[in-house]
Amino acid sequence: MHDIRWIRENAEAFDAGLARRGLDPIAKKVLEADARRRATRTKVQEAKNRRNGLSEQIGAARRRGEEASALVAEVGGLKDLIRDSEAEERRLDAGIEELLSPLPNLPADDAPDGFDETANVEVRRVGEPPRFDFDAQDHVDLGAALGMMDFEAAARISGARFVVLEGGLARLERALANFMLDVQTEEFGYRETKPPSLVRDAAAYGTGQLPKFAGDLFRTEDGYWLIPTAEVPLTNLAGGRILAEDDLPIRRVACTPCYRSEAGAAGKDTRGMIRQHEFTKVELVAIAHPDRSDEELEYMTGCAEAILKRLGLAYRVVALGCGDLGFSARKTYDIEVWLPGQDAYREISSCSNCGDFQARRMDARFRPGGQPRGTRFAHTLNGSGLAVGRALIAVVENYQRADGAVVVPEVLRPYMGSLEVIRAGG
RNA sequence: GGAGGGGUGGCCGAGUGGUCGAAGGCGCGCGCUUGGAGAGCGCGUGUACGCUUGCGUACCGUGGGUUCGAAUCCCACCCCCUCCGCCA
Repeated sequence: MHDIRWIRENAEAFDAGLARRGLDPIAKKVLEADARRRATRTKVQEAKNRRNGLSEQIGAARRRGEEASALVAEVGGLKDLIRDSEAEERRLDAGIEELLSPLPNLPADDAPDGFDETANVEVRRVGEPPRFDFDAQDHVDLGAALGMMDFEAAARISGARFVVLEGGLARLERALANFMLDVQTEEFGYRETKPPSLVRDAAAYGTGQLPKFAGDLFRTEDGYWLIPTAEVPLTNLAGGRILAEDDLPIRRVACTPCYRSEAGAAGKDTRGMIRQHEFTKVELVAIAHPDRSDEELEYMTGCAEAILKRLGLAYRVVALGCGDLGFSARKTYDIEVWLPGQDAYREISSCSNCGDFQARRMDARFRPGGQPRGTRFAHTLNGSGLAVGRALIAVVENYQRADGAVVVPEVLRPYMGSLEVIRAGG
């Protein structure tokens, strides 16, 4: 949600920010509605001021045992005015909410200009893609040959865009999740958190999924939303609260299932488990001081990269162009891992600084220390650390052998009962 | 699913029609005290908005209603808790 006062004072910058996202200017419309609302508010307040004064006189007169019917008649004339003006004020409030709530966050100054993927800027490239002296297969063929990845079985019980993992690959997924959680909690200061996977409207609104992206989510019959990412519950844990400045940053990590109804709607990535309705993700969230959220984004991105480094996977970090930014983000780094099966770098993590955009929506504030009054909105950040399903793909494809077996990366072996190679029949 | 109880400021908790933006406590800030800390004492401490630099308005879960006037009375809704039932 945008700060109406900021728009008032920075109308041109506001429209310029929207333009960088490829959106039409709207400040003029917003400010006109805002002016009408303020005029109405003033009218209401003046009427109430008169009413309150008269009511006080009535009370005083009655306590003295005096007649007050003249005063009562006078204040009675204000009732309609107040009721109608208040209704008008609420209508204008709703109108402004309707204008502002679908608007995405403004890009950070240092987010690259441009409207599509070609605008993305590669920040760094780490590690070398493996070279195979045989024809490398993708994870679908490898998984099928191992007898551990079954899309047909999943389709029978759930339909398209689901997968059944079995045996060594099922265990590999669990090992990856546990490895990621342990690194983030033990080395980087994230507090392990196990949030609900179903949330209410207010939470989905707080992180920006609602009202605009309801169609991307699954919803239960009794009105819960299935989380598309643990960002939703983790970030909302700070909602409606006033935190202590000394407690910032608050860093949390969670491994949850993620549910996306939109996955595959565009017909992209129809093969394999790149894009699924349900997948596992280890998510990082930070509630940060506004003055330090930029450095927190760098820190968080480094925490996600650490996982790839230790898994020995080649990757690159890309700063997203304005047009590619998510709804709530002001700056985003995507981390793309090398997938031999696709002969390409593919997104495995996305780390974003949302500034105070989500904090306003969910009312996440902190009280600056050393002063008894006043609050400020916190900044919120989130990043995958990492998408577990895609990490599994990456391991399978990068660690494949000519015989179709998959070598278990060393850091995962303690999580796999010291298993060194995943073979068919295992 | 059945029955009951309850939502008040950063937190706890009083308050049944005007003197309530709201007692008291905790916490927090400043000061006194101390070698220092603590205790103790004193003072101060909600948020948002509007017009204007001092006022005004709103907010006691949300929205309606009654009334000259609502935290307080009425209605609807949301949420939380307890007990019973069911259940991983």
